[in-house]
Amino acid sequence: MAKQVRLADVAKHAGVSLKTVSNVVHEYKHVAPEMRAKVQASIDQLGYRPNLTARRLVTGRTGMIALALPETDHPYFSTLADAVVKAAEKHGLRVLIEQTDGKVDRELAVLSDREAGLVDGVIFQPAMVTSLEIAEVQADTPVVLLGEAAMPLSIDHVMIDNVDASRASVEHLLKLGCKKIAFLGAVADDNAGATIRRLAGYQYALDRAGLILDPDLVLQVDSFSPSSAKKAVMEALSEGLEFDGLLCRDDRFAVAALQALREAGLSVPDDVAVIGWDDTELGRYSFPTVTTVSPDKSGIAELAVNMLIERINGQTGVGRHRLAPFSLVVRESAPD
Amino acid sequence: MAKQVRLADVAKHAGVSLKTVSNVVHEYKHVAPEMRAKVQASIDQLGYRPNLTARRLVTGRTGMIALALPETDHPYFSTLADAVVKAAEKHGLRVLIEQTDGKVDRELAVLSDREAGLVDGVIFQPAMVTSLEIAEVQADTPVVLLGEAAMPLSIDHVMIDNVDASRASVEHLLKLGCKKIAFLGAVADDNAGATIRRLAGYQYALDRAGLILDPDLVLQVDSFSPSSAKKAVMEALSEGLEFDGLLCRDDRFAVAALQALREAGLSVPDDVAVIGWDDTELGRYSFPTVTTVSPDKSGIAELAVNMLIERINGQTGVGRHRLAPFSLVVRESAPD
DNA sequence: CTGAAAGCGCTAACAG
DNA sequence: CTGTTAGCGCTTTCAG
Repeated sequence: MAKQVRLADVAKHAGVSLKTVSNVVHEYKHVAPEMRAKVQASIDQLGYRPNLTARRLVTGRTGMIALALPETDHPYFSTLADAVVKAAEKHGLRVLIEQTDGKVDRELAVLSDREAGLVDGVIFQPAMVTSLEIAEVQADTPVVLLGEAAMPLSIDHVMIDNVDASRASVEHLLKLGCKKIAFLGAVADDNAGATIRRLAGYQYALDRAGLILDPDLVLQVDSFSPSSAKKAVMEALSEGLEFDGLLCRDDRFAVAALQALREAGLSVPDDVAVIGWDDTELGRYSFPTVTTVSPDKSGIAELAVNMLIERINGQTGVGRHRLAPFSLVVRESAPD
Repeated sequence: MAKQVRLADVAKHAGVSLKTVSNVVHEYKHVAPEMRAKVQASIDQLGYRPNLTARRLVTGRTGMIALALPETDHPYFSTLADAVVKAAEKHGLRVLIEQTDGKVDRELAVLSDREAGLVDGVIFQPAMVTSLEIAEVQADTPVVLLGEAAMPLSIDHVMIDNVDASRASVEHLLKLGCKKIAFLGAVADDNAGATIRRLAGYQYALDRAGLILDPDLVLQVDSFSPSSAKKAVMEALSEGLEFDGLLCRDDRFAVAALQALREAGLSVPDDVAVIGWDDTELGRYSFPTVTTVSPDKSGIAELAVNMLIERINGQTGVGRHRLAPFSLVVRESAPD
């Protein structure tokens, strides 16, 4: 590494004090224009770049926030990450993206900030950790939680109304004339609560329509991977399970289901209407294209970033709970 | 922020010197076991966490590298990012992901490190910037380049052999019996050179088979978005262009093409065989599933991270140029 | 094997 | 409006 140009070097070169250079760098108002020009010339000439690390040490602020996600290589999470980066950028904040791989210990590590001073705050979407575990860890870094878990009341939290989204989806299927609507799927070890809330809305809509929930229609899936979902659908079909509507917990499950149904000789939407979740690119170029619950990802990101910034700025008090909007994007797999 | 526990606090609590605590934290060999135990007890009791910023200031190392990509919300780049994060993790390095949005000025900003000391090095996949512009900016942060651009000889670089991958794809189509193979597509303002190399391989394979390249078969596309690609295919089809094979510059273009062909009443692979690029999830759940060029993303990531670490550790000399392997994943859209 | 002292480069009081 | 001074928390010589 070439020897770094320091503030002091610029000051000496320009023949002024450190503070004056600092004022120029920070674009403070009260600097004589000619002084400013002289200092700027020295800065350019020497190629001075402020050392962020040093600045951080003294200000205590890093200008970075962390975004902890179960999986970054995932169509929903990568879109969400993009939205968070853009929202943070508006406030001059950089985002350090961390992947927890849906492992409890890595999720816990995010909260118990093993290393201090890396980031000013954390936006965290848990997958495995329970609200109890979250509440037990008291980090001194501000945290905003994302997603559907039953969150501890003490921490800020942003989500969409999953129960209502699920209800709207089921009602859409009902309106299409579906009589037997299955749910794909309940994932083993999913503690994030998404499934529970989505199932609640599913049950609620069924109830309202005077239908009873048949537990067999709630398909169990081994993991969050599309291949597990495909396997679950194929097994259900080969066991003779019948359904004419299928609500999927995400788009990956939906496209995997499409593939399973096709291989079984079933037509979508004629034999089975399918609805996905997340509104990812996967469902825009599948065949048929997928009707899907579309969470307002930018809305979620902005709410989360704003709440986090308020906390970083010292806001105290109990956790706030915000709902971001969603819509149902209607495509071929479950048309109007 | 709660008052931080410092090294000095631990030292006082344990009744030893700063250096001793530091030795324990760093797990140096030569510390008496009982001393180590005593200090560790104090660390745990006080909840001490080393302040990374302070450490950085003195060591000059940040333990972070940046990964600059045109677009993070993209199936290929998000998989690649994941691979880089995992490769970096093995060396105790964290990754700060930056999105350039394919804008020249943002790409240049990555190279001219406006802020010093944030990261120890940068892995950069350019999209718009030319090799000339890259060569002109002399950053003092080590850089490794990714992707297909005609890279400056002075900088380390990792890519797959695009010419050969393209050749292999075309030969696969030829073996299937395709007579008129189109290429989707040439994107306006694409300076990264991917298109040129892929076209070169396309032409080479055609030549070898004794076919001549018909310029009309190289479809022009307005942007990298799938919708542009779909539009290009639809227009070509409506203008009466005929082809029985289609090599696409990425999987997004491939699934968009699938949709366009289907809407035009053409069957894949019977009427047109389609090959994509990148081996993303998009092509695994499309209908039909997509035959695709699969770059070894982990291989690329590991090569890049290793080369970057060598540079960070002071290695000098001209740019090294490494090729990562690829394979052709055969699926339904262009079967064996 | 342990302790004291000297900064890393920057910012923020506080004088001038 | 500009200059001086004292640290931020840590690592690292260099003596003991």
